[in-house]
Amino acid sequence: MDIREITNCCGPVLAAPLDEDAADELAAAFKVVAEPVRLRLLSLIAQAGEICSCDLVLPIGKSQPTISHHLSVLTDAGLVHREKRGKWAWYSVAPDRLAVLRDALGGVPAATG
Amino acid sequence: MDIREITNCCGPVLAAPLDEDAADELAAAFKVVAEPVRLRLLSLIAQAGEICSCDLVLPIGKSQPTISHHLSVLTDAGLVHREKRGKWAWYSVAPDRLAVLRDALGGVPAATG
DNA sequence: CTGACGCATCGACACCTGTCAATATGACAA
DNA sequence: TTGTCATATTGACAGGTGTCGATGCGTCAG
Repeated sequence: MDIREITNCCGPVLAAPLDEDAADELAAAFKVVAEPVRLRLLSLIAQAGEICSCDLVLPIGKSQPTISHHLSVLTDAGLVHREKRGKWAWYSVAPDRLAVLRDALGGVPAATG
Repeated sequence: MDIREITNCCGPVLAAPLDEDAADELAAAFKVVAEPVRLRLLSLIAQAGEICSCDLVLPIGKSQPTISHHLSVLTDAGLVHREKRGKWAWYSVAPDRLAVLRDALGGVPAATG
């Protein structure tokens, strides 16, 4: 395999020098999805389209503060949207942010439209 | 945004139920790239095509054991190949493994040639 | 206002991991 | 064999983080 094949098909990680600051930023983004509970939360939210926080505690099998913590991490990272309605908090996915991580790994831009 | 748009374009994380074991496995894979030094190593190796370990210590700015440790993590994860030639260890990238992570985030399969 | 409920935050703990100095391992040179 | 060099491994430490019980904050019902 020639290096040219890589630089042709791939994103920032394999094509650009990736200075220290960029590496820190990208690594922080990956840390968010490098956690099994957060991955399962993402999966549950995506499947439901929109789901109440109260319906996430039982399927995951962790305490309510733990779920709340992970949902905050996902929200701060921009991977999910939070909308409070009365007493309940409704969550939905933000696919655009996942695309950023995917592209960093060398993906061709997905046709999300 | 409708859920059908997501399941049409996206991979395991957003489309499948993602049970506990699968989440653990996927999270472990993401942890490997969720580290700035390893991302920079990947970048340096990819740009060089093939590079000696001795040429990685100085650009990263960490100690030799630290670089060796991260290279082992990358190698164990299958993201880079290690080939010993005499006293030196030469590293090259394994793009296929990056594609696995990318697809998990919902990418369309990249045309890798 | 008062109580109940959903959710977020706090404090504390255990575990994991990135880091380096010291050392071991393996290969080449003389 | 002996010495030197490149790399891997070990041991130890510090910082980060996932986890939960307890508590605080808003919201709704009565």
